[in-house]
Amino acid sequence: MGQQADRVKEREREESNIKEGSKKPMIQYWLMKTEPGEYSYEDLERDGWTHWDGVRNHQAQNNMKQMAVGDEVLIYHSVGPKEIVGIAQVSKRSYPDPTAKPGEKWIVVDVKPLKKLATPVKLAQIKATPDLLEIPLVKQSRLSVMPLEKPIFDQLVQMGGSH
DNA sequence: GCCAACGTTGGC
DNA sequence: GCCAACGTTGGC
Repeated sequence: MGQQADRVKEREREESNIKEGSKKPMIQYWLMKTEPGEYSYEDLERDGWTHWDGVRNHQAQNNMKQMAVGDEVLIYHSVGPKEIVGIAQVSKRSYPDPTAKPGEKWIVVDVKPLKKLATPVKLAQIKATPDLLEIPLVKQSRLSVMPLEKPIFDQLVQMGGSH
């Protein structure tokens, strides 16, 4: 199901890059969920970087495959207070997940912390904002890695008190 | 290749 | 904490 749709999306992105007339691909924007008990944004700040392992859903994996170095990623804590807590940046494009069992084809990307949000953006806040009701976090609540359009990303960052 | 059974996630 | 939704696995 997903592969053809992914190819279409990829082509659309390439075309939009050409339209922008930039040689470098545009920065893409994403959101990734984590359970803070497993790995929190604070852990990422402490470590300096990490490989984002353990993603075991094909749609989420496809999204990670499309990430490029420099892409910006909102980090969302999915248990405890459900909220976006910080911004990370992709520091290495996809490569095999070191935690995968032999024969499995899962991949990871590396991310590093960019900025902690001054005020975490709660899921309830997002759901109370009409502009944000269509984002995958709300519409496709089980997806753990998802793309965000730049205006949405910017709006969320602004809600978090960072610029 | 279909579908029942099962496991996991998230809404309420 | 229950259950619906979704995804995966395995039997046929």
